[in-house]
Amino acid sequence: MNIKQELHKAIEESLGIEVELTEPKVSQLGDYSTSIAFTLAKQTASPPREVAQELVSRIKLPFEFIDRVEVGGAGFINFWLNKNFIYKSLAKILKEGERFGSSNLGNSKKILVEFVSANPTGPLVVVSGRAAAIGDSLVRILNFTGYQADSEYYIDNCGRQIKLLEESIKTRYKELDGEKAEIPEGGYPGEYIKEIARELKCRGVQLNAPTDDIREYGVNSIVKLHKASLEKFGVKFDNWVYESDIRKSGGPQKVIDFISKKGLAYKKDGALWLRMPDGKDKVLIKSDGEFAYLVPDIAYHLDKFSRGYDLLINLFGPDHISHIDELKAGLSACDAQVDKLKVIIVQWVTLIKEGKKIGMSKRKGEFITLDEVIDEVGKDVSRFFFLMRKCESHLDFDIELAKQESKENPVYYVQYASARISSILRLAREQEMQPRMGKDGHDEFSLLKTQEELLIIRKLIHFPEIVEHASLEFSPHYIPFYLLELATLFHNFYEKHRVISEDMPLTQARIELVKAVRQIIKIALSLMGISAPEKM
RNA sequence: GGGCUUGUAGCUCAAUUGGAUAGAGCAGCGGACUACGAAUCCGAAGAUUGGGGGUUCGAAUCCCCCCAAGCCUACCA
Repeated sequence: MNIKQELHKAIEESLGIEVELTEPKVSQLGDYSTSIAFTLAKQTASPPREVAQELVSRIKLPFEFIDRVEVGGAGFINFWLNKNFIYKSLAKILKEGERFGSSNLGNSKKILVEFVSANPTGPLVVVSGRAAAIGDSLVRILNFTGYQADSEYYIDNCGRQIKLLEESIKTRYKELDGEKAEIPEGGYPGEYIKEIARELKCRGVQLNAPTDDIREYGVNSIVKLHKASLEKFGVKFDNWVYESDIRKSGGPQKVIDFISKKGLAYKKDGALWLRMPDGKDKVLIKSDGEFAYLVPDIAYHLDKFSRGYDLLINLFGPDHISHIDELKAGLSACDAQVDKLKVIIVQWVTLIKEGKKIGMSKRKGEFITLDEVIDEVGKDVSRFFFLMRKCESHLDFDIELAKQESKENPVYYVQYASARISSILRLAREQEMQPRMGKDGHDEFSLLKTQEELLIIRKLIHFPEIVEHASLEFSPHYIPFYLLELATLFHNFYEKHRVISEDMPLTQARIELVKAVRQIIKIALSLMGISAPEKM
């Protein structure tokens, strides 16, 4: 249990009502705050400030960590952490090391996060990078907060776009043989297809080879590209699932049987339809006898559930928004627990080059790949950039600006703080100023009494709550914002005070303080999949 | 036409889910390196939260009506 939770419990126990606890925006207003008095004031029709005063007199505080309670503003109740407790916390933070901020919030619940899942028809583009950064960070955060989270990538290697891929490859192959050929309508003209055709030819695969051979080779080549890009981006997937395997398992047919038996499907125009709650019925089996995309997808999600996950999280692009309802309707027709499927929409990335928005069409061969972004702006910068935005906001990515700003980039601001601390610690080692703290250490920490130092420690104490919040909301973006605030406090402190000075006890206390800062920067960055360099 | 999402400082984005004076970073302006890294710091400026109404102690956040952008609206996946 973290401090916020303990305080929360103490307040609720002494008042016997539910209260919400928040962290005020300004640190002058205390460490925690509640607006419960307003709600009660309304019920009893009395002035909020009076209600707040009355509540304050009734709250039995855990005095080991709360120092001061005051009524502020129109009726807010503000709590301040006890100084002695602040020092004790610093010792605790140092002691917990890399585990600080982790928790058992998830209670070992199993979560599967599926993301990217790009069609194997071309290289990963920028949007996939955004999804990859968010999904990967989410998995890290969930695992850090006591869930058992796995990442999964679904490879859609069946269907029309794979036929088009095959035909596109064949076209390029024919060109190699000096024949004239044209990329089919809706096919893929990109350079990478030529490469695949060349490899096939080198391997002696003939054009009249079994169609599956060419398809499989094409898909595998592109999946290999995806894996390489993701690895370069620091993203690792636990599972790679192929649609063809889902089909082979017979899942889709079972879905059809089940839905038909329940009477939720009907035949019309030679096709089999699923009844939708809104009347906009969807095709399950096309009139040519093939499954529509929806069916194997339902089977795939049933497969996920069958693997024992308590929650499925899907990161979808906005082009899949309408698919959510179909999928959920299909799953509930199969008696699956739809409420255990959470879909997060990761909005588009609009690329801007030379002040103009550019399209992201794979068909026109006009797109910027994830690899290009990583090469041009770097892995850490682009990850930080993607993670700073909440998923549902449309993101403008100006590639020139990203390059230009890279020296002044927020990620460097944070990494610089960590490098600066490493540098200080290096110097301290050279001067042999190793800290010799007492058992608990907090006696010496009481030397840290400037405003800057206290603000830092208070910020550190809040870290577990930030992580928890990010975890509960499935929103990694709280982490980079916290980091920026922490780095600001550190740089601020650094400009005003010296860590290494003539005053040995103070020096030692401050060394421990900056160590704690570096440690938390490192943890937070690792939750984002970003490095914390000792030198830059 | 209908549905989903978005609209916050010149630009790119936050705002602990209905709370206090709406916060950062870039860009621009004015300052600070003769002690631990100036990739830094300090200061000033920049907002009618797209517009209008409503709900209430209290709204960027909830409801209604407009305006604008993106996506969906397939027997494609």
